[in-house]
Amino acid sequence: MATERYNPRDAEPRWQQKWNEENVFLTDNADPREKYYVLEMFPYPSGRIHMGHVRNYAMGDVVARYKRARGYNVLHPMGWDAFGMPAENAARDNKVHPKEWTYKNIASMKAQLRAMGLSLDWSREFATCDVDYYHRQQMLFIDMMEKGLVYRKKSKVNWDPVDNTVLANEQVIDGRGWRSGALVEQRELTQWFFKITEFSQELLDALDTLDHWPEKVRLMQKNWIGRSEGLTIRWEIVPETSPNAEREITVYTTRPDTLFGASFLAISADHPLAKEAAAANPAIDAFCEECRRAGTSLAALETAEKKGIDTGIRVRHPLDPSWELPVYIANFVLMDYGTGAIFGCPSGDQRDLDFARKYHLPVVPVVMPKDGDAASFTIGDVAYDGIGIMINSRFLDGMDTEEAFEAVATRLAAKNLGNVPQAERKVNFRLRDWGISRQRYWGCPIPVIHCEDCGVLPVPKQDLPVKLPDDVTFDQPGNPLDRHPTWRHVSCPLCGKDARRETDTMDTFVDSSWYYTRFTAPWEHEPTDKLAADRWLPVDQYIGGIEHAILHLLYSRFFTRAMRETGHVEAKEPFKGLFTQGMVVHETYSRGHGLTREWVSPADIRIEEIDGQRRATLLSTGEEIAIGAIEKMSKSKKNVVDPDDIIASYGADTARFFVLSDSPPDRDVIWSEAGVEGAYRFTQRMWRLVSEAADALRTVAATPAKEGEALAISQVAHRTLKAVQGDYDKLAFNKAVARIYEFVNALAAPLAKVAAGATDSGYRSAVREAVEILIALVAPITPHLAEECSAALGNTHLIAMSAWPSYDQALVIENEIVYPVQINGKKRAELTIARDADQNTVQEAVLALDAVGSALNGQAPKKIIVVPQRIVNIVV
RNA sequence: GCGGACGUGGCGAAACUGGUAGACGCAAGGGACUUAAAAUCCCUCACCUUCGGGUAUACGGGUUCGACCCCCGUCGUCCGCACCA
Repeated sequence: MATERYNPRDAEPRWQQKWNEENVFLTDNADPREKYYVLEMFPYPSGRIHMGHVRNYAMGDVVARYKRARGYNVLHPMGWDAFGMPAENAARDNKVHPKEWTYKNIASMKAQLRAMGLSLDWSREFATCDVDYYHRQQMLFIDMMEKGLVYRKKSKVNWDPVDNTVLANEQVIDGRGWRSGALVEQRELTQWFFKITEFSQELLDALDTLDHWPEKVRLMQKNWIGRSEGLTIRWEIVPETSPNAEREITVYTTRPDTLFGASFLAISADHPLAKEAAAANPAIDAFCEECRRAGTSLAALETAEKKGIDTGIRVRHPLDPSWELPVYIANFVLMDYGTGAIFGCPSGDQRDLDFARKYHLPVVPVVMPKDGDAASFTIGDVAYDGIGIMINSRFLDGMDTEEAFEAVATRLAAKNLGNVPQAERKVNFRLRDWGISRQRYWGCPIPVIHCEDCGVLPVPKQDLPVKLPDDVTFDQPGNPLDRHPTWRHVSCPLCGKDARRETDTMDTFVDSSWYYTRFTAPWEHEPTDKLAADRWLPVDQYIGGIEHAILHLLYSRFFTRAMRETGHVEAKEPFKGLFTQGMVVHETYSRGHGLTREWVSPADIRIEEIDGQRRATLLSTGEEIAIGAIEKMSKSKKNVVDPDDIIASYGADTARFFVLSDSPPDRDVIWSEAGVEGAYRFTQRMWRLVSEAADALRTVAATPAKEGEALAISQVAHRTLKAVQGDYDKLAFNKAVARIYEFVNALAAPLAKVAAGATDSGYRSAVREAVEILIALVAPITPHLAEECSAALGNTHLIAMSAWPSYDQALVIENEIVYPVQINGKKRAELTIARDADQNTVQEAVLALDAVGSALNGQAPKKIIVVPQRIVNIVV
């Protein structure tokens, strides 16, 4: 029977509508089956989805559909990370309100996502800019305030002079704002902070429990938290050198063992003592100013010269009061790590060494490698920062570094300086508290009120939400909320007097730190329905880009803990499984060179292969176009392929199938027109093979063959089923695709035979069963095609609601094994033998092979290794 | 600088726990069908070869009956952090 080509433009909307009508993807919290929560990182509503989204959501959808078929109660929601600066930029540039801009974008992106045929529960959809959502976020903020997890402090902040806002340390990349690219300045502002450092140790320790996370991400978080063990040591200031009667300087060190190698102390330009010294000495003041400027503007800190200035202050060595050392202000000492002061041991630290050479300070080697010679060991231009044996260190000499660490720690702890132990063991973290204040309009208002008499007060919960005013202007830089004529004026909830509303809004990372919890009960008046949250969390499989490996994931882990302390959830961790998918990349095309180089869109060119050379020409003029590197799709390089265009010309199934094929999902996938064509060919081929045989298959039941010619078909089907199932479990989509190709190739001839009418009903039953399995296997990836094929077979049930088939172990097992036969590790022959043949039988059979006989050439084998069901190796 | 990952045909890749290297797809070449084209179907496709076989998983060693896989060293690519005391 000749059938029409498969037309996704007709079939896909039809099946999407059917799924909607049947409410297939609505999730019931009360459903008693085992839960499975799969979530893809929700998108920012920029206006259009891109191929990265397609890949991300295709992966999540395969998991959701597969788990649903496996009988889980699946939660697969979608929403919008909708606050943020692009909306304000659009407002400024295009005179459109951020709200209008955002909701318009959401509408068009939602239509695009719907066209992909994703199995999402849209009834739980929300945007973080919905008043309903940020209302609950404000409730959470107040709860966290009560638990002491939120606080205000005056702090030096990274100020982005282009976006006019504060940036988190994490949002400063190479000294520039992550969005604007502007050089970041330092300013002192009173800011709101989340106390993420309260959980430093816990966030670090719990990484070990996240065994379904990529090792790489765990390591990145570990380094980011940055735990170190050391000592704080108090150094006595020689009184007559103290600028303002200060008595001591506290330094932090992880290498107290090198204490006898000390030749100076260095403090940060922002250290209180530095400020004292600067007040008394213009040269020092000038130096401190220079440090501050350089610290903010130099991207290439690596190459920055180590510089310092002698403060004139002198300190006594903790282990030898007669030994006085100079105190410098140095540009490489940071105020916000440790104590803002260090002791310099030039022989054991490269920076200290560079510094000492420059200012002619002593360099005394105190640690030498284990096999070194104490008499001849010297330090040249390279410091020795490894472990080893102590030298030139008085009572430490001969100890290893670890023993010396302990000896110094113990001795100084027992020694008092002004009734306080001179040193204390101290664990330090690199992690800083999370500054969340943003001087922007389009974010969640921080729900507090400043009263001159009563101080800083949370907005009473019954007065929530603090809604963003709609009548704002974007024609000037700065925060529109500050300029609003009335919004900031409120009365104090305690005393009733005139008070001022907080005009800062929250960092948008706050919005995305708990949205996965809100999805579990988005209708709830409280931030969570605790029963629902505890039922669904943690997210079983979270999928998104590696770019969120640190910030978003760490903040979410913090929020889970904060919400636990405030009684909103029980979960210990937000995401049980994490998968970081690769990007969609594409070749670049350009004409011209240097400054006149112009990028060309793939849609405007044609690619041919002539004599093995790929060449690109401009469609309109035939001009030759240079083929460039494969890069992440970006508008500036014009190597973008619009998902809409692909869905319009090939259908969603083809797009989904292609982004999941070829490359492993955690690696980049190269988008190519030829590749898409290949994926499209597959959908057509599957449809043609199935539909042509459909008439003949419709009349028989699906039954696997137990014997005869059709047995092989059933065996392939069940073996493929088992394998693909394993691939889906491991998110190995590319391997699943490869096996599906193989399966279709294997079914091509039987289906053709069936279509030609040359088969008996037992054979047809076996083929039908195999086709039903094929449909189930492709359904998570190409769900519309699966429904269409199933309907062609006369089935009336929806594949989207059908159970996963189970394989028959008897059909999976191979009864005969083909052993490769090696002689001295090289394959020389093959042996086909019954699966259950014992070792001796196999050995005898192998030795009886002609090829083995001639290879042995009369010699007796030294050894025969038989690995059951795998291989035979004869050692001669 | 510190930390990590990776390196397999023309290309994307596969290869279980150390057991036949290159499945599957793309590209290419040849053929069939067709007036022709598209579509489809079939065949070939790591390298060398005296057709016996030999050589191949970045390179050099090692362990092993057997190594893409484990160990040591070298080179290269990519990623994260980066003056963190």
